[in-house]
Amino acid sequence: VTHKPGSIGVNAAVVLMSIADGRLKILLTSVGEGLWALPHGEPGYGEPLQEAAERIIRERLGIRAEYLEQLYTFGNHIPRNRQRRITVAYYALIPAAALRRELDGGSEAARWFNHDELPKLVDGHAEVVRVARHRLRGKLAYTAVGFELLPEKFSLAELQTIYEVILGKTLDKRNFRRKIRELGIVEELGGEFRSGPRGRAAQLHRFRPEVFQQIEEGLKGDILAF
Amino acid sequence: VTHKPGSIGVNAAVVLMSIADGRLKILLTSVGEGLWALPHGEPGYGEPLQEAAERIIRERLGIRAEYLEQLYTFGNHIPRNRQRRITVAYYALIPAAALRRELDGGSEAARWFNHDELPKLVDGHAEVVRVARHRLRGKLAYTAVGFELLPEKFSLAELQTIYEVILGKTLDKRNFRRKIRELGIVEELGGEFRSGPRGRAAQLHRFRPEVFQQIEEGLKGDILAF
DNA sequence: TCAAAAGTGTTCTCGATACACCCATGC
DNA sequence: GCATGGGTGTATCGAGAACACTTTTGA
Repeated sequence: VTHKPGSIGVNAAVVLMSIADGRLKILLTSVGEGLWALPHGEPGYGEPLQEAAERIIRERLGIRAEYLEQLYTFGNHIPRNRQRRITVAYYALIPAAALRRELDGGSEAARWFNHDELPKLVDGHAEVVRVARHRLRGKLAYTAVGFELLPEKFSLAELQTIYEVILGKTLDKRNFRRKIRELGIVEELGGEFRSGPRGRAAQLHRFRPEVFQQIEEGLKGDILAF
Repeated sequence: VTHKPGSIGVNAAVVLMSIADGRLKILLTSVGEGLWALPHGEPGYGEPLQEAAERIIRERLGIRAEYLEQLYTFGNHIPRNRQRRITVAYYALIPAAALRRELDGGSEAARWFNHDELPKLVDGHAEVVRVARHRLRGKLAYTAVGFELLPEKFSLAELQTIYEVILGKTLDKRNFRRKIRELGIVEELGGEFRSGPRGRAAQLHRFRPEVFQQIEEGLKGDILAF
């Protein structure tokens, strides 16, 4: 059998995720009629896929995502108009601070939704979100993705919230802190504190990528499993 | 800025992996001049990507791969001829038994290579193989991929070899067997043994997908970590 | 009878879990 | 002074790692 080669329309879509107010948030753009979609677009001529994803993020948020990774390529559905098209999906993690700024919507409106309160999405995008969420949870135990959702300086309580939201369960404060401390992947910023509206001021910390790398290279598997 | 949408050439490539003689094997096709490539091809018009991958496997081996999964989409290199092209890579696991048969080479020659003795590969394919190997190792601990490399009936020693080859280290026989036994994901085939050329005959076993699924649904993480 | 592979339990150590109170701060 | 969130230590349990000999089989 021979097969007609034929070119195919390629589309890049990005699942932008953040955690704020103890909830997992996902950015969607309105496509009218109460229907929403993941930020997406066509790669320009000669533009590498990953750069197209970066551009889509920049166009929406005006910032660069620190963490951007390919998720999956969806190519098994044939849309109504009979044209072939595949979607290469990426996911990116955005610190909550960046989410406070004004959204640079361009012509279309964009909004952050709680991941468990998503509106109706265009065909296939709900699946993409599901896969992204699953991947995020999976990566939490053996990579440092959790830190990508935090600003450079953070409290241990904030870090713990990240883990709790992604894992969907509460963790014991003392056990959590002991493990983080013993791993040594976090460093106290001597004298730097953040005081919220209430309660005692929190010691600020910094992530230590060097230490994390060392541990990771020991191929220990799921350090950071809770 | 506006970007010209433009269609893109899409290519499917498959990393076919197997374990035999205590070595990890990878199938390559000759493209002449001492240069080799992963089995690959264009999806036909309207053919879903995964089906294209299945077809490529069928054309090479004359069999259907039990385990086939998407690996990654490579779209960041622009080949010499300046034409845009992306490669959607899949990986598949093949039991050693299937590898004993004659290879159905078609017009091009195909050969199984030891993964640590690969010949020169066409641009980008070495990277694909690296990613596939990494993914296989990662999946070993929290899925049942190991069993995809075995025939339906197997000895515990054979199963252990699969784990040792993928992990690249030797395991303690007693610890390995205890863990497998306690998980209950394997069943003795009463009275069925396989006797090799030397030594005591081995009790044959069968994988129990039902039990594995139950354990997996408990979201325990890395059951099967060694 | 010998070489080769299959099979079998116990001990120790370390990491995961469970659990409750005092401290600093803003109002 | 009180409500709110930050910070701390110990005891128990279970899973992982280390470790050596007996049994069966074919030649």
